[in-house]
Amino acid sequence: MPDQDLRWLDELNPAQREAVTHGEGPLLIIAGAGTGKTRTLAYRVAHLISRGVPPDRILLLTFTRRAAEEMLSRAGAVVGKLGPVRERAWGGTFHSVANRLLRTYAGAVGLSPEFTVLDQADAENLIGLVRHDLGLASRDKRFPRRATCLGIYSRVVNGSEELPDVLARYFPWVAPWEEELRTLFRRYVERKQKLNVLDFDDLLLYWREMLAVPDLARRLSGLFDHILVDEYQDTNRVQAAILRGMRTGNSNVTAVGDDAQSIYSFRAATVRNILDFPRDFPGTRIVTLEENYRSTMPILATANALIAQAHERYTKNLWSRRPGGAKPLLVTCPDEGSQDAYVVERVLALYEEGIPLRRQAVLFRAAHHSASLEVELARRGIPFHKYGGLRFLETAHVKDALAFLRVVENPRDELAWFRVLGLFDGVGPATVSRALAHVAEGGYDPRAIATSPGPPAAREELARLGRLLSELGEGLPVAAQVERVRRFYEPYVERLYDYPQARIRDLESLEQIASGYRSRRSFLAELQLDPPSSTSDLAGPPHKDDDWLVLSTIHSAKGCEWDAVYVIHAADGFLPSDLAAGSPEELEEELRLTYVALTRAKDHLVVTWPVRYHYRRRELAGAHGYAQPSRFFTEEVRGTMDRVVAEGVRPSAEGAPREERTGYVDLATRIRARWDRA
DNA sequence: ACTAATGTCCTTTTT
DNA sequence: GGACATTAGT
Repeated sequence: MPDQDLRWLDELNPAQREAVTHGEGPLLIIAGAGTGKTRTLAYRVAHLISRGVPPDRILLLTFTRRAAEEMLSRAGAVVGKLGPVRERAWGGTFHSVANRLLRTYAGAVGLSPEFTVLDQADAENLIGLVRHDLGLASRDKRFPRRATCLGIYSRVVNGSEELPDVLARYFPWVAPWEEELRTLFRRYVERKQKLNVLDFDDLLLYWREMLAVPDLARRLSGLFDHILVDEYQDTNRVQAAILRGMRTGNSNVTAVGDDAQSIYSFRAATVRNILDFPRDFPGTRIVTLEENYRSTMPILATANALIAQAHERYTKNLWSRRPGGAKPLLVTCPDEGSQDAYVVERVLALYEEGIPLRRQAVLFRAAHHSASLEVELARRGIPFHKYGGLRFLETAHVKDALAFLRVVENPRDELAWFRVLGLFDGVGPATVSRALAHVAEGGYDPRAIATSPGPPAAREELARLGRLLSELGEGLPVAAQVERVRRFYEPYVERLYDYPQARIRDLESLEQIASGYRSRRSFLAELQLDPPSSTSDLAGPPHKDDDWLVLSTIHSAKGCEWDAVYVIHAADGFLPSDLAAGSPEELEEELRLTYVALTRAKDHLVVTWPVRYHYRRRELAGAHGYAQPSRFFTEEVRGTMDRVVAEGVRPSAEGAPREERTGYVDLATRIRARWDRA
């Protein structure tokens, strides 16, 4: 062993060292929150490389691409081969690795390598089209909406379950439609194949199916000497099957996870994967990391007290050598406005003490929970970046722009044609159908659109579109292609939207992003698979002086840590979400979600809840109700916290909500609302 | 053939 | 306040 290797090992505790230096064979690392999991994985990669494993024979599967990049660059820094490790090792999500493998092996499984990837919105639209074609939309009894249809489909696929079981268990109100759904799903699959598109679930499914072919399984499995999987508690059964299939040659697989942090069962993730790992991979060595390096002891005391309520639990309590620090605060706020004010004041106070904004984060259950706080931050001129919720790529104008590239890349992509042609006046579903048939007759040459039949008003536009698509097909750099699209599309943005300037700026950002990609194909696919998750990802390399407060859903905060964490809306109905309070299992997951939120904090933890909140639903607008604190903050948990009551905010005449000014409106509305509901 | 207006139901987390 | 179907209008 080289001397260097010994030196890094000194930086690890005994359990971490055992995991890092584990040799051949399966390894399961149970890593509690903040126990140095990232470091352990990164060092293990470094260790493998120092032992002579070529970087390109290591596969690191993570939850986000950013996580993979971070670990690989840390590994590179340790072994002093920064470039080679990051560029040569395979790293990314299951979905992005599937994409890469499928492009290469498409031929072997009868898939055409120029397939395009559908994101969730695309997939919903497509299943909606099929739903409509089957005449399921107009029935006296309401057929589930397209998002629900896709949800059911996805659950069946990812959970490897049977349709009747899925319906009975998760969608009981839809059970009468079983036969129609089965038909819908069959037609949806056929349609995807005809359009040469894969949805997210297909990426995993095709990968798994490839592994079911012995010869292919040997070839794929033979690509890697070691496979490491992070966040294993949040993988689903298809992913577990893939992992098994990828280890036919040897059993050098490392899985890392923490069942107390499993928060993706809505995506068919199952803790069974981590529990069954030793059975799936006989001879597994299990290493448990329990020493927390992140949080102060008072914060861990609160987190431990909270997770103690979990009925099923395998990991132990965390402990820390960081005894100092104040108890976490549980803050009762009169209403949402005072919650905003309280958080902003605390953030600024810590900022004054020297904690930059970016080392502080506000966490919440649902993306819209931060709406009023965002307004307050904007009003005060405090910069922030929000993670989770509606993303850049999901905005209509960006999807439109990408659709131009998609039709060139994959002229069978009906959804993309629909977006592009739908921009023209007088063009609807009927015209798109005919245009598509016309393009198909021309051997799927996208340029054929120029001569497609269409309403007279759109003739000239179709010809111009034909010229644009022809240019795009000429092998220009991707950024230049985006630029051509932007020039073509800008007039439509101005016509279609009220404030076109911001949207046009987004298109310029898109151009910027495109410059980082070698081909249109990789640009399109990777953008779908690893979308920029916040505005900061778009602005290019951040300036040194830039500082902003982080706003994030708890789900998107997974794996992150901050000096100060504020968990807002810790009221029943928000956390746990009342939509997830239906079954004990769902409730338990909400508890773990809360645990994840608390364990993100290093030095300061503040939990707030507003007593009074305003109804947002129209028929009740103006009325208010009273919240209860989150049921997870029991007496035992509160005992570990300092309790604070925040001051109310006197509403200024201008900024005050309507009902504050008019006093008794809420009562009248309530009385009306009672009858509205009947 | 397509669009605009109207009515009804649901409202989470993400690759 | 959005999604989605239906109906009336261009």
